[in-house]
Amino acid sequence: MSEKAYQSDVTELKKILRSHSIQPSHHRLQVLSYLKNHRVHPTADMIYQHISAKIHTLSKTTVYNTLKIFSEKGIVRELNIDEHELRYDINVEPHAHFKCVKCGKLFDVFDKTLLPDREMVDGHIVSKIDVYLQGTCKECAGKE
Amino acid sequence: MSEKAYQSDVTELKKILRSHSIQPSHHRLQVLSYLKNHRVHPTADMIYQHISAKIHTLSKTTVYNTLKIFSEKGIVRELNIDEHELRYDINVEPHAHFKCVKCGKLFDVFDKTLLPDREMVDGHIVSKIDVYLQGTCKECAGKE
DNA sequence: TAATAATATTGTAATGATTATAATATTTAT
DNA sequence: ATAAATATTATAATCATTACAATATTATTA
Repeated sequence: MSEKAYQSDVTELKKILRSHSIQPSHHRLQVLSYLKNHRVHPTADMIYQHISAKIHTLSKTTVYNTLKIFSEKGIVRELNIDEHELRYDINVEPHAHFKCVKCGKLFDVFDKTLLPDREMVDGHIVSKIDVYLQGTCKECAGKE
Repeated sequence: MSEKAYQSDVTELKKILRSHSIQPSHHRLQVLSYLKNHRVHPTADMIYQHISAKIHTLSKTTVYNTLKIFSEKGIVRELNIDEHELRYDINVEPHAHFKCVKCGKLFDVFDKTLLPDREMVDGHIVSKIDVYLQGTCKECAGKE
């Protein structure tokens, strides 16, 4: 995403943050912009690496703080599909995820038949559902 | 589980390990026995704490090694439902899991309508499906 | 059985992601 | 403009897991 494109979005991004009761600081806008424009379900470190190339004083703690706030306020969803890394998804609409064990890419899966729509199971109150699929992605399967 | 009960099961436990091409060492039998008799989806540390009370020379690395082998050979399933802890389930039959955000307990959920039975999504080959539910368990909800 | 090879276990140190903390900088409200 | 609130930083701590090399145990073979 070009700097120009980012600039043109700033007003919109600020609106998003404000509507979630988050003060739109420069860093938070950068993180939000990155998430909006790189739909790869990045890790905190990926976000940090990308933004700190532009903002050399950026602290990784700020990225973590920002992502924690985003998560608490419902702007992002944490994806715990892999033991070794926490990933962030800017799309908080219910959907499943597929991780390729070969290339490591994480895909959105919008097929609704995968997602149970339940408020109750075995008498327990359900507030969150994660459906994580793993296997070999289309592309990697084609290479074999 | 009493020591007697454990003793009486040893032959059976050995059979399980051998049938999965795992040498039935004393430590491995202990870990397997613990998993069989404590269906709480324990962490590696919980297993270590319990067994090391009896076997004072036990190394935590051994517990990790053992769980890795069990996992590779398909005796246990790793549960990644919570960012901060990896849990182990001795029941490898397909089923969902529910974690209570209040008490932290992890429940098996055998309701089959929760589990999609798919070999393919969006052209990707599916080899593993995890369905993780979170919310307030029956018991904790009752207390409120 | 004794010698040898293979495997299992141990203890310690390393890794690496995340969090805690306290100081500083910035922003907002008065 | 000043004070209060909030955001950011740098550093250190945490903690689960893994790497590694040495030792112990078990299985195999002569």
